[in-house]
Amino acid sequence: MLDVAREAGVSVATVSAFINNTARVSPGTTGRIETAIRRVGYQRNAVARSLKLGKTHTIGLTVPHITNPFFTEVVAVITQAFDRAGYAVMLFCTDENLSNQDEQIRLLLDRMVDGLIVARVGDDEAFGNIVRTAKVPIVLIDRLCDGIDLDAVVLDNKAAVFEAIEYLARLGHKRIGYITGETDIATMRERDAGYRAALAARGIAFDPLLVRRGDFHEKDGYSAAMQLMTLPDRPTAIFSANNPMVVGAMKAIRDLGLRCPEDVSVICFDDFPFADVFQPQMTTVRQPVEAIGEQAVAMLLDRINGNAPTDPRRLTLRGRLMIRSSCVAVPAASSEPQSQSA
Amino acid sequence: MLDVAREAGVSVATVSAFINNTARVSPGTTGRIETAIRRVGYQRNAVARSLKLGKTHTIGLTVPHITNPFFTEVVAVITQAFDRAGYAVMLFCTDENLSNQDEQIRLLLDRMVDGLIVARVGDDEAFGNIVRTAKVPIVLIDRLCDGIDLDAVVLDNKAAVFEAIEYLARLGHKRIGYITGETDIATMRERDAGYRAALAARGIAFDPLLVRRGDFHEKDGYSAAMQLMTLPDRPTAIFSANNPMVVGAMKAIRDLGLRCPEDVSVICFDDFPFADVFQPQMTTVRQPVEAIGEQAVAMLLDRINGNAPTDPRRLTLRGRLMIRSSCVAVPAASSEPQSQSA
DNA sequence: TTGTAGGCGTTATCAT
DNA sequence: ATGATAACGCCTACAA
Repeated sequence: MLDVAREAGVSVATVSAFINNTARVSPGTTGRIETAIRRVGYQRNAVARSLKLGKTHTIGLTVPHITNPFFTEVVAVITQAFDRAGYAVMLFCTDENLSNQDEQIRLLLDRMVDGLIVARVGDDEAFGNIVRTAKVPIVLIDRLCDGIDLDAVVLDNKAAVFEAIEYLARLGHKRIGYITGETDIATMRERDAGYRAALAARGIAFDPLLVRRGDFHEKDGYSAAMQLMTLPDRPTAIFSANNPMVVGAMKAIRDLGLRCPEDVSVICFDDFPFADVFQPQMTTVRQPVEAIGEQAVAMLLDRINGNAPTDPRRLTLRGRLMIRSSCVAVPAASSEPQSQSA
Repeated sequence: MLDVAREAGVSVATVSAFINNTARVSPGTTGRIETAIRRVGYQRNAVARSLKLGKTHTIGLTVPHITNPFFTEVVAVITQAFDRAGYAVMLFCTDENLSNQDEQIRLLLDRMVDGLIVARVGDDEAFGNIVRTAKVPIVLIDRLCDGIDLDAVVLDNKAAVFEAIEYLARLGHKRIGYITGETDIATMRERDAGYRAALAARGIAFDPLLVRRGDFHEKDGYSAAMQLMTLPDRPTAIFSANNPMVVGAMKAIRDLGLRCPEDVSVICFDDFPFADVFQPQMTTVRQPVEAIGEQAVAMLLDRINGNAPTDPRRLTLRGRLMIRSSCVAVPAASSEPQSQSA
């Protein structure tokens, strides 16, 4: 910019005023500055600008796994929304790892991001401390944080799972396998509650043998389904609390020589682009990904611009059961224990 | 940091020296500084640091669509690799839009990223100009740039498509529909060449009616397949040059009351997590996404650290045909023109 | 309308 | 081993 000023024969202040048009500059100088900028090949330095202004126009985003289609879509929506708003987003994948997350958030804060959107993992207090000392707004998505009250947009997980299990029960299923994550994640506890509530509402006894907890990865779903489907009294339906795990579950079912939906009905949490393309067409619980992303961005932008109430806002959205062909009514016979029919 | 210095009763220079241990500081001061840091709640300011050092430890990444599973996985690999290397990554989706891309790259350059990885879109000269004036290293992935010689890691697209079409021809297919992108993208031109070469190698006449160009989105694949499958002499096989378009194609096939692979064999470019989970299990051309991501990161890091030869390096990786169940041999009858059998 | 100068938080040079 | 001080490139009073 100094070069530009010299080249144009004016002062840096004038150049700055022109660039940010923060003050009127005469047509003559305007022209000289414009050509000077071109000649010098001037490029603004956002870093110096940020240092001075205390604003980076950058936000940080951390998600557990970007390859999980739910997060893929949310990330897509969020990056695009921020792009439109003139913000850049720094993306990190925590990989469900607590220390990764803490370190990444620290990094983001060091870089003076103007705000943070985090789909947090685990339940440690380090996160709480970070949040408390952070001077920038944070909005949580997908997973709440027990101790701390922050802006958040989440799903009514209990209701969503309730509806799915209810649907299965209506189809006559009484032994419903449930593949889920560890209970240190609030979202999972809510889904668990939905499962149990639906069972209770239908008068089906809760059988701890039917719930398997994994770490959200495909392999966890695989081994969970393996165990479930080799139980003496195996389930006639399986619900998976996330998408990667259902991939594993489907593979296990296939490897066991079983078929879906003939031998076992399957529902999973989170819709995905291929769900209605292949056979079976997977029945899923669809989260309103666009709304989640858009609302989270809007909330954060409101905070950044000081347009938000001081109290944290929590938005709870509803999921939607996308009924397709991966679930069928259980035949009268197979609703009986397998051991009897063998 | 000034606060820390005051609190510890030392100078900022000493604090800085301690933090970056760029000089020996006595045990006594060390202790005082440490407690001061804690008491003050000091957090380093990476922006000021970047301004001074001329390095942001941040890189920019732009891809056409993050929801395309190929890019999802590449982005995942790249963000993780950079994370391990201590870099943050700013992610942008160009949405196949030239002006988006140019603007985003400009933004990234303003922010003084240390390097850029771009899966570029289109073929405009604005990009060339940006590249020429950029003072930071750039590595291209997936799509080359005609005019300019840059570090790049790409696929041998021609060979990959050749192998796929060859496979179809071996199965007896003579009318092979080809759904692809516009020819302004080098990658697509290479894939086209592979298609034509395979046809030629098998003595199959090229029929322009069988190639449909879209804009990479699902809807383009849908209408392309719709047109293809309602041709008087419709194809017995379809190859889709990307993944979102094959989703559309499969939906069109379904909506036409046709089945895959019984009525039409299908192959698509880019593997995806669900490919071998549902029916039909999709035969795909798998790109080595991990290698692409890792190598691109390594190349960029090499440049950043000055460990690279001055000549641009180009890495060309091989694709792999993942043969599953979406393609079958064409029955003798249906290899004849449909009009005759009707 | 335009110029001067101070400071944003760091790091680096040179003294001490 | 530690301190004073000058940049890094920009913005903004304030002055002219």
